[in-house]
Amino acid sequence: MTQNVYKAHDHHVCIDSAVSRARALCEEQGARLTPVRQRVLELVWANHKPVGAYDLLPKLAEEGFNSAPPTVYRALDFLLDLGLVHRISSLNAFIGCTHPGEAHPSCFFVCRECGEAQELDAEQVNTIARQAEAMLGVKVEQQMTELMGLCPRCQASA
Amino acid sequence: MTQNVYKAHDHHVCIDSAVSRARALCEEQGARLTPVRQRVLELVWANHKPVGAYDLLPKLAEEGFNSAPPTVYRALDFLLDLGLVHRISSLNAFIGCTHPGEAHPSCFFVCRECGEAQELDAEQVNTIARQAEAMLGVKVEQQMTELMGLCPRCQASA
DNA sequence: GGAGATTAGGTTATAATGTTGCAATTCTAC
DNA sequence: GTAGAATTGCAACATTATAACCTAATCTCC
Repeated sequence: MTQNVYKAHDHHVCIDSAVSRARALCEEQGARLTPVRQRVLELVWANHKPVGAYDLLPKLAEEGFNSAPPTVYRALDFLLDLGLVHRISSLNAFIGCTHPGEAHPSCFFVCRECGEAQELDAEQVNTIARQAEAMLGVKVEQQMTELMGLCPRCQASA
Repeated sequence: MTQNVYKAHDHHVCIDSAVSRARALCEEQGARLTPVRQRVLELVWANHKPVGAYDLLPKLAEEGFNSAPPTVYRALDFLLDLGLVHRISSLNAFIGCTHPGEAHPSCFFVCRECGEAQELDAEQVNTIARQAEAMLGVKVEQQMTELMGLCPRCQASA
C-alpha cells in the first residue's frame, strides 16, 4: 500500500516530500517548477482531500499570485502531465500523487463523509486493462478507478 | 464479457432490449418509466458513445418534449438510480448499461478517437474493493473504473 | 370517488467547472 | 544579446449542473 492516510502522521512531511519529489522530477525532465506551480502543488497537498480548482483561486489571490481560472488550470495541467497530481473525475477535483515518477493508473478510495482520499495500489486495474486488451483488442493508454464509501474514522463515528 | 460493441450488430436490438429491460425493471421496482424518461433512455442508447446531457436537450426539443436542463438531468438521475445508465465521469457523459438489474461496478473502456465505449466485466474491481476494505478498514459502496485508449477499429485506421 | 400525500414535470435563474485567444513577459540556448 | 520557446496575464466565454419554487399528474387509503 502506498501510504496510509488514516494513520496519524506529521502532515508537513507529506507536503515537504511532495515538493522535493516534484523538484527532483522537474529537474530530471527539464521542466520548470515555477512559483505558481509549486504553490498549487502545496495547496493541493494541504490535506488529503481532493480540492477543486476554484477552491485554489482565492488562496492564490491572498498570496498575491494571479488568480484567474486559466492560471490554476494551467498549473494543474502541468502537475497532471508530470504525474504529480491526479484528477478525481467524479468530484471534479485534484489530489496529490503519493508516488509520482512511476507511471501508474490513478486509483483512489474517497470517503463520502469526510472527503479524504486514499491512493491505492492498483495491480488489479492493470489486470483489467490487460484482459480487455486480450479479449477485445483494445489498446489501453490511461486508467482510473474511483471507489467511494466510508473511511474507518467515519464508520466509527456513525 | 457483457457484449462486444466492436462486433457488427443490429443496433435496433440494443435499443429495443434496453427499453424492454427498463420497462421490466420499473415494473418490478414500482417506478414509472414516463415518456421523457423512456425517450432519454432511447437517446442515450442511440449509439455506443457516451452522450452529454446537453446533447440530449435539442433532440428532446425537436420532439416536443420540454427541454430545459433540469428535465434531462432528472431523467438521467432516475435512470442512474435504477442502474439503467452509467455516468462516465471523465467525460461528463452518460451511457446505457448493458446489464441493468444486477448490481455491479461501473467499468468501461472508452476510445479516445471514436468515442465509443465498451462496458467491461469488473470482477477485478471488486477485488480491489475487497482488498482496500481488508487492508485499510474502509467500506466501499460504489466503484467506477474508466479505461481510455484506442479501440480495435481506430488502431487499424491509424 | 374524493381528500390528502406523493411523485413528476415546468420554468427561471444561477452556480460551478473548464476553455479559448491573444498579448506580454520571461527564460533558454545559441 | 537575440531569436525562439515556454510561461503568464487577462478578458471573455463555453459547458455542465443545480436551486428554488411552483403546477400538474398520479397514487393511496378511507
